[in-house]
Amino acid sequence: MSNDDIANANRPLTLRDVSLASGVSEMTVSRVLRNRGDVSKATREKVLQAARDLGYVPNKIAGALASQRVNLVAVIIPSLQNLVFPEVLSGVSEVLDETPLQPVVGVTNYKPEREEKVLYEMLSWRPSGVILAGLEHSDASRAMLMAARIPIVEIMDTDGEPVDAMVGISHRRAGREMAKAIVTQGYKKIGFLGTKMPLDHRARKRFEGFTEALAKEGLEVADQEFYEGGSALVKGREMTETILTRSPDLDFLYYSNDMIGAGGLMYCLDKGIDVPGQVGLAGFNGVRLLDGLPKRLATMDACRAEIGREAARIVAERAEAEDGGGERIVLTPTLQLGDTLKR
Amino acid sequence: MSNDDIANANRPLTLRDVSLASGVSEMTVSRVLRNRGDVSKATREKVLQAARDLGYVPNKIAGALASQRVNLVAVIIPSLQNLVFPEVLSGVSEVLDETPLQPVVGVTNYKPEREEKVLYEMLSWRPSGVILAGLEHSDASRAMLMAARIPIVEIMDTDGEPVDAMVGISHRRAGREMAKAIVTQGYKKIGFLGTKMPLDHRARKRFEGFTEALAKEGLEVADQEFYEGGSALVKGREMTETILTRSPDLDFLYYSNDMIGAGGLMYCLDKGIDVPGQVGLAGFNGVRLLDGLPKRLATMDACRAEIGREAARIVAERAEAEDGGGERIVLTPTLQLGDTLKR
DNA sequence: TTGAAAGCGCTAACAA
DNA sequence: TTGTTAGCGCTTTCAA
Repeated sequence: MSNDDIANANRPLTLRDVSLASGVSEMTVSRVLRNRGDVSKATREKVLQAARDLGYVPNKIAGALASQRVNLVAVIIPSLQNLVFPEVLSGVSEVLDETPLQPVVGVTNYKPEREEKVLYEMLSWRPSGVILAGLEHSDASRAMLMAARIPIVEIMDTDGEPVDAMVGISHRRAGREMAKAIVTQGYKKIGFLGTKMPLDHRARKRFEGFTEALAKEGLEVADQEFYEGGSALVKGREMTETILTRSPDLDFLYYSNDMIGAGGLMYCLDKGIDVPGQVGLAGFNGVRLLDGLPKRLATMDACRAEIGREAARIVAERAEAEDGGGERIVLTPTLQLGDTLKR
Repeated sequence: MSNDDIANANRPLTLRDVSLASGVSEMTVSRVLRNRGDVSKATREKVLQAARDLGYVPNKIAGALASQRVNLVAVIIPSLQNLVFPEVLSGVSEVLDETPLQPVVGVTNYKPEREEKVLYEMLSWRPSGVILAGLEHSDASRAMLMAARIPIVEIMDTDGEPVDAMVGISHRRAGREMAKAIVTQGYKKIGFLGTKMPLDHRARKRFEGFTEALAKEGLEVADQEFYEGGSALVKGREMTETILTRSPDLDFLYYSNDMIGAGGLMYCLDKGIDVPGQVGLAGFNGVRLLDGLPKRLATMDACRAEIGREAARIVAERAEAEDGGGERIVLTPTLQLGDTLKR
């Protein structure tokens, strides 16, 4: 039987086919393909040639079962539409690319029951670690995470107790800091615009920190407006119109993300409202994407890539050394005043 | 040994543990957990209870090896930062959610050698199908795809020969249509702004179609400007300044994507340039995200979600019925004139 | 309706 | 440096 016959057999190729084609034992073929153990140069070449000729692709399923090792890291995030999460993923990939580990992404759409399902699916592939957004999970999810006996890194948020490790920023603090910056500049009638927050815990915590810090200054949020669904420029525009029509005396608008904030900016510029003189604006995330707008929105950088990198580093290190656990990394977001907040 | 002892053993739980805990054979436990075959209600309950008590999560690796079936679909795209691809993924997920299949995403960063690596990794998990962006691949990648003997759907682009199935739009035609629309409105001095295109084949094809259609009208691109790196508003702004400074007599700017087009719009509005009177603008993609800008950019919808849905449908159908192959679905992008092209 | 036996394709551990 | 053996945890197949 020629190599062509082997390659054309109507079944996936196995190590055994490469072994046959190269005249080397399966075990040695396996060693060559994994760069493991000492193999003579001649044998190595022979094997590699045969594998290439056949177009052999190893079966990781069998490999993983035999070695009890799976070089996958489950990364579970709420959404891919959000700009923020792809940036976190970049950070994760950047670090994992230097290791044998590979990220596998799951998306929950901000739904706890979907998170549970995605987690279950991913854990059933026995990954080397889990990176997931947020500290709030269903009981079942927490139970799975604890039972998995692998590194678990909860990211984005640090206001709460992690199952194992955590990397992120304090959104409560982010809200407080922004409130302070706003009050310092003399703004007094402050409006808030954001998502309906039952499931966006980070937005909720920012809001809580924000109102708390205002309260300390004897202020409160004068009006608020909420929306559902993706964060788009046009939403921000509409909401801003609504809130300013209802409460024309507002002198500051705090948005729960940059995208709707930018929409608000567009509205104000359209209407000839002086920003930041008549109305100041601020968002959250530090989305560089929007840098080209007429004015740079005041915002706070959420350290997205950094969070991804740190989380990946923790998983990678623990995959190496079997010790460690419970790491807590709290990053500090930087306030960017931009051009929409008086200074 | 109690269930707690079993659950606390320092190793992952197996079917055998559930079998022991429930007093039912491994085989029957397996049947219950997969909802396969006839199992008495009493037995089923006993097993489910034991599995829940232990916190058992099945090992898909072993299952996949034994059954020779893996319900994964590899989805390989150039980037997640691009807005366009997450939308394709939404379409894919939407359809696969109705099936036992699960998407697994790989990112190539527009690099053929990375595509090759990602493809190799993914194929080594023996997925049920592959969905990947573009028709241009390295020889090795094509060889792997052909050897895989699973449904392969190449998406986004239909100007070329697919390995197997394809779903997308003709970017050459998209470029031609936009050129026609521009010429029809009397624009004559036309500039092009886009990515350096050696690896972005779709942008290149649009450009080719564009110049070809202009040529038919006896026109050619009067000036052009290229950039590298992510497509951001600020890039579009800068490039527009550059090209309009160099060629102040341009009366139309065609951008290779909406993001830089929007940046150009920002620049023109800033400078008090009358759009679309003095200068017309058009982009590509139909990114709804930018709808809130002062003017809606003329653009062409790339049918992203639809492409994802159709590709997923093909894979799902072929996973069911073992026949089929070579499907070709050419979608028609719709021109959106917006407010930046005279009518 | 349930169970027993025989692998799936690979790798760990050991032997030569 | 190379080869042999015995599983990894499940499912398929067949028997009871």
